[in-house]
Amino acid sequence: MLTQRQEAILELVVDEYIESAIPVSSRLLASRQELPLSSATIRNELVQLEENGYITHPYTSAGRIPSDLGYRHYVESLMDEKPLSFDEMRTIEHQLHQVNGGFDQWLSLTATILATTVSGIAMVIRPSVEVTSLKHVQLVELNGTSVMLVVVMNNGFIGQKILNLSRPYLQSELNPYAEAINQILKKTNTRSDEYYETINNKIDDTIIIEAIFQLSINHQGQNEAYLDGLSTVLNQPEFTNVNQMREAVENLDEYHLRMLIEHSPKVEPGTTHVLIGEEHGDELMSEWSVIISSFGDNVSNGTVAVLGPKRMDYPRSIPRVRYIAKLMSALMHEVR
Amino acid sequence: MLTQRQEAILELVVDEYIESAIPVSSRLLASRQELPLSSATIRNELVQLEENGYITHPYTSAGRIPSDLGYRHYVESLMDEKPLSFDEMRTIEHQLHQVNGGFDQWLSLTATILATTVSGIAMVIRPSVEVTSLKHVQLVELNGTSVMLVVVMNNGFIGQKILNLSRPYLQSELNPYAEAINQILKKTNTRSDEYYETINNKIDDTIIIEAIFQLSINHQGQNEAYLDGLSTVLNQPEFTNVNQMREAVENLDEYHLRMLIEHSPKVEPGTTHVLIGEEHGDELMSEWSVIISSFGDNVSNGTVAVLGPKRMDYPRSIPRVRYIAKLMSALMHEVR
DNA sequence: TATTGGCACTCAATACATGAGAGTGCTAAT
DNA sequence: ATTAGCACTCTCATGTATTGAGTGCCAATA
Repeated sequence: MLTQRQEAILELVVDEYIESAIPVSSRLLASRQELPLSSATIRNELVQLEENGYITHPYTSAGRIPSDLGYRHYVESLMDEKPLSFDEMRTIEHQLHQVNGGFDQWLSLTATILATTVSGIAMVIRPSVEVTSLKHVQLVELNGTSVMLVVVMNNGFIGQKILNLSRPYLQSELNPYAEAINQILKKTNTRSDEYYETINNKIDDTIIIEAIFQLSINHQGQNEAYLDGLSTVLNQPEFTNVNQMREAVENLDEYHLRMLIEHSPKVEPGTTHVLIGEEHGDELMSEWSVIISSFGDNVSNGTVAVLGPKRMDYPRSIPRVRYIAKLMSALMHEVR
Repeated sequence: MLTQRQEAILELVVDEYIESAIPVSSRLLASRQELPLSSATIRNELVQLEENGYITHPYTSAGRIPSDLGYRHYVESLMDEKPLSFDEMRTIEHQLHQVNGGFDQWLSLTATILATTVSGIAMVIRPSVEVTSLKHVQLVELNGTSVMLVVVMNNGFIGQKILNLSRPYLQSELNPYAEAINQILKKTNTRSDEYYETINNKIDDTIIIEAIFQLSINHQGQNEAYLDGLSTVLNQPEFTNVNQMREAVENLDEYHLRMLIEHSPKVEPGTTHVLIGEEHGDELMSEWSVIISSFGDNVSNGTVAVLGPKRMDYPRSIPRVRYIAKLMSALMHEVR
């Protein structure tokens, strides 16, 4: 529906607005070599683009800014992605290999790296699996009736709980219990609720069974999220008045972002989605865009996402989110 | 040095300013029944207080605001603490008992509760122990050469690491290893580095030993921090211009606050300290106050802290921080 | 017919002026 | 020692004028 020239103009408008955050004027566009046209001609085209809904006007005598539709068209067909340089890739990979703490620390680092490379808010959600199952159980005597229960799930999650048993146990008494449970786990590779009964009649202190059950069920929803980049993003020129800023800080908490991401359409591992402005359905966040990707495999996958103002640098951000998600998948695979 | 009347006036000034955030005028003070004096008399006293450094003047014709010294005197000798009602105590205790996840989830909840009850930024730092020692070790076969190592420390910390061993092991091969290590741990209640050698000649795959060593050393510094209340505090009237707000958001990240708290003078368990404005030495935070307390026992203690503008409600906040710290100590003791 | 120069018009943003009001500081009276 | 009274100071809010960037449209042009 758009002529080639209109597309070129739209691309320039978005490019320019992403960079400067200032509504772009016909004069500015005319001054760029890409368009050997006068500002008057460009103005006429801008009117067309506006009639088609790709751009808008804050007020009569202001420049143009892209609409949601404009951004979408830009992301889908117009923009030139800015791929990562080899240096950049190497740096990221190097940083990710640097972690010597656990998995969670690694995810947290990833959020930080992502936030800095795209200058946006980065969120990493711990992989969850559809069907979790217990892998291993351990009981550690602390002192007399206090016993620590450690539960290892097949996705690497570790749960712990301190139990107060009905009577004091020795470590040597506890070992057979754990052993018995582990034997069962080895044989039946069933879902967590199914072996409940099986185990039940092997152990007298029912509190243990209940705790195991509770922990293994409980953590299913508990996919920790890691967040970084809030203060960076607040330096963006959109936040020049207090209310915008306050609103942003209020909405950009973990809980809210998690809702936003979890209510987005499912992202298959290996793909990257972009949700612009109102597309994600959360009214409060209608001035924000999200780039979502996922990592891991079919069994256990987590989410990486970047949030920024609608005016975010899509050509830079999209390939970077994609790259990091891919890298994480690879690193996770390596470990398994 | 201050007359009784001056103290009374100072108290009123601070009270009033804490509540309203508006520089308090002599007229306002005169209108309160507590002082049966005219505004002129009060003005004279205010001049005295100002000469002694307890209050200041933003500009000629504005009311008075407390100086750091003024706040300190207020906190130490003037204010009337507002103790918690029984209802309030019960509610908090109830909420804290509600957790069914692990220790960390509990700490995180505590931060949230604290943040809401004092309307400030709350930070909870996980207990660390001076002398950590290994309590229990477990090896779980994942698939062939991949083995998960789980390490339980005497402070309840759990470390995990996935190892790639030199050859495939069966679970039944791994159990004796873990058992051997645990035997040693039971006998020698030594520090983590000392049993390194002892274990070393019992196991051939040195990668396991090294990982155990690394994990047990490594986590010592890792006392996770939990944070909440940022957006609440930004609703305070001090943040009316963008720069103050931006600055606040930038400085109030986990890293920064942790530094602030860790560089503060040691807080003994059971005591509560207040650091006002420049007292804590961090220039960037010179407009902020901190209330710090610690919980746990001599062996393993964590930190609870509340941050707020210097104008924070000390009479409310101090007893609440104190109460929560005490409650946490009790709950931790209960569990041990 | 597509493009362009030119010009009137619009509107935000900036700067400036003004007045009101809140509060102090000081002095003289009580 | 306290207070009433008044001049003085400085902020804040409001209003007004000016500027200038940018559009929209029309007539001229290639």
